[in-house]
Amino acid sequence: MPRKPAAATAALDLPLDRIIEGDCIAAMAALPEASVDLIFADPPYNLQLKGELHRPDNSQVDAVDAAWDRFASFEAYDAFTRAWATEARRVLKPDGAIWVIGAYHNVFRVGATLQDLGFWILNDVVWRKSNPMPNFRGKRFTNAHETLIWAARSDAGRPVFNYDAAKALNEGLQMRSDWVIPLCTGAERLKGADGAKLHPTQKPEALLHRVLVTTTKPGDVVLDPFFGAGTTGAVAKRLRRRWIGIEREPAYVEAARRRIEGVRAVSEEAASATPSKRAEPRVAFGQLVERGLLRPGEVLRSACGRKQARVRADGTLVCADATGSIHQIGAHLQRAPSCNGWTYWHFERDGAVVPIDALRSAIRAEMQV
Amino acid sequence: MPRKPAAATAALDLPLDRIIEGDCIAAMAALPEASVDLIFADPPYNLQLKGELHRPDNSQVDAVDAAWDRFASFEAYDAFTRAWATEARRVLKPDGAIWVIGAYHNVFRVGATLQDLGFWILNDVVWRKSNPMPNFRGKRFTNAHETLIWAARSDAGRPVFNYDAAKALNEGLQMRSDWVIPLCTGAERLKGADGAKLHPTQKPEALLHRVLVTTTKPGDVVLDPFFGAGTTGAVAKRLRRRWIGIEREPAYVEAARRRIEGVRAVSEEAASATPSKRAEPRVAFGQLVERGLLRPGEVLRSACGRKQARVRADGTLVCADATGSIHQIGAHLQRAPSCNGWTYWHFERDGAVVPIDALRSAIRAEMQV
DNA sequence: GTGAGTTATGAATCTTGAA
DNA sequence: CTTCAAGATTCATAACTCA
Repeated sequence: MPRKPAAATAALDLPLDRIIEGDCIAAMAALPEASVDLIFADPPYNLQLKGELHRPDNSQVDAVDAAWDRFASFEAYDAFTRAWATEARRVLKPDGAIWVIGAYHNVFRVGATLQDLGFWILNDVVWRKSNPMPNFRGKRFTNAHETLIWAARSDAGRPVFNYDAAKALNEGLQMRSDWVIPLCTGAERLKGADGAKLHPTQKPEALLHRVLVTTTKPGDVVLDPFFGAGTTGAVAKRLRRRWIGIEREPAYVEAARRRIEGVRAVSEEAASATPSKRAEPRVAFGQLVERGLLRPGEVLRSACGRKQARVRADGTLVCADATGSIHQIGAHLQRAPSCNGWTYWHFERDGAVVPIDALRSAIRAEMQV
Repeated sequence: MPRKPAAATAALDLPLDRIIEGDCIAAMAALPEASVDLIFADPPYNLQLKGELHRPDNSQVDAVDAAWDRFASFEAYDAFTRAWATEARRVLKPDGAIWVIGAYHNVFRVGATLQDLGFWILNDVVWRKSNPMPNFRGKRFTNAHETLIWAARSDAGRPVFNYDAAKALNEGLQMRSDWVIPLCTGAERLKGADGAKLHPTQKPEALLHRVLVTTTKPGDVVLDPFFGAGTTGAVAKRLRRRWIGIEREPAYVEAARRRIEGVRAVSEEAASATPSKRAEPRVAFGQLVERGLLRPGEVLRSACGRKQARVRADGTLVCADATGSIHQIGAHLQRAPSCNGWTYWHFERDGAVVPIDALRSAIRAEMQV
């Protein structure tokens, strides 16, 4: 891993767990390259609203009309996107990744720009709002979702994905690309002195929770170049990730700072993701033989019992016409391109047929102690 | 409606309810401009698959590897998209609309191109697959959705949207932008002579059903430039829409033709949309007075009873400080920008409080006879 | 305190026809 | 073209009022 030292040095210069007040492009340009693990970006959507909208009860909809959401043209918006995404890519570590959230107004342009810059899209994830605002005039479908793009810095990168944690969050089923999460309302929604919402587009913490639990590790550096009300920082602190926020509006900076001060981090144990199987210590099949858990010469069988091979002292298997690893021989006998030998092969003890993976688990349990 | 005659003339030249075998760009170029009501496009996704993928049981995933899905670069894909979408826009009527379906590999580029060409996005709709293929490698979230873009030919267009039909399809609630529909499997999936699926990306009829019921009227012309297995034609025929398919592969053309021959159209009544309130004949408030359903001088009240006004012989209302239509006086008394007087005002008969809209309904019922 | 009823509100590209 | 006016249109949730 030739990158470790560089990253470690860079980390010294990082303004961790702080909000940088200023323009995100300039602020990112001042950060060292290859220093950040994950970026979460919630850029302006460029909504292009015309006129006012009233509900059927004649109350007025409080729309997004901030200056920061207005762009002169698609070209201007694209140029802005290219500029910030280029800097974002520069500060990402090689195995880093980015999340960008958007709606149909902007997300297609953002996605295409990310691809053009060399980002490699891993998933688009749909945030399905359980309580969206209806379409009051009945002219379209209720706009009930927003889209997140999850992309690696490049197609060569290997970004963090806590598969088992994601599965656990989804009650034991693989997590899908559509997430049902309510809007940010009630006590979670930051209010100004006048009691009105402080920020027009504050994101729910549940969304960031899912992003950070599934695609970062504790201690990872998470950068949010459009920090706004600071949801990314609040959730990162709670989950024991390091964070950097960039925000232009002093009012948002101040509110986010106070908000994050009030957040307490969970315990280290709670912050650690469900351990991934891949991250568990490797065990060589030969260790089972070395430790006497399997005898050289012992016969292993497939689950159905139709295929068999014999264990050799060096931890290889031998069958009628080949010799090799548990994986190779399993694949060979099935005429399959590959095979997980740990789950394919079984042995017999006291009349019961047991997968050899049970022995690997036993060794790992010992290693934990 | 100055466009009617032109469209009617053009329709004479249209190859309706037929499949054109050939390249979609050339074929669309041969169609008259402003002649089509709706386009449904399922272009190649440019999947960029590398190598083979196997399930945990070692069976091979039958991936999309057709030549028509391969492009040399994003630039080549964009040029292709621009070419077909430009022709598509030309053949659309001014109030026409387009649906395009895609996945994260291509949909961002397609959406941005549509916007660049002047299409006006109305919604992005998420097709949530109830039975997606899992992610076998456990490296990403299960890719459980595809995205459809619904766009008007321009921001000045007024595309068909059968709001009430959509609401009815969704059990009386506004239809949202996320649709749960299963993959096309089982008997619906066309099979080749070898029993294998005929087309790698055949779309479910339920998807087209929803698209056509909500955004076309019976008799509308629906064009599908990437006809494939002909789902658009099959559903259009069933729902009594006219259709045009364009497809390059002779095998698909032949299969789609046979498939559509076997489809029977539903009855005219079944094909008609839930009637919209906007489409009902206009009734002037004055007619209620003329017919003696309300007496000049009679008092009307708001539902809560707090506001009131008096009916005049000419069909206007008068309150303490203003005179005007039922809508104007309702808005005035509420200090609201507008008001639907038909539902706001109530009168009393035999002790019951009745909205004046009940009288309008009675008149409309008479007009039917 | 409790429950029923009322009001407020959320990233919104949100009308149509006649004159 | 523009202007004017008719009139069609909302779901989930939280907070508040009041009996």
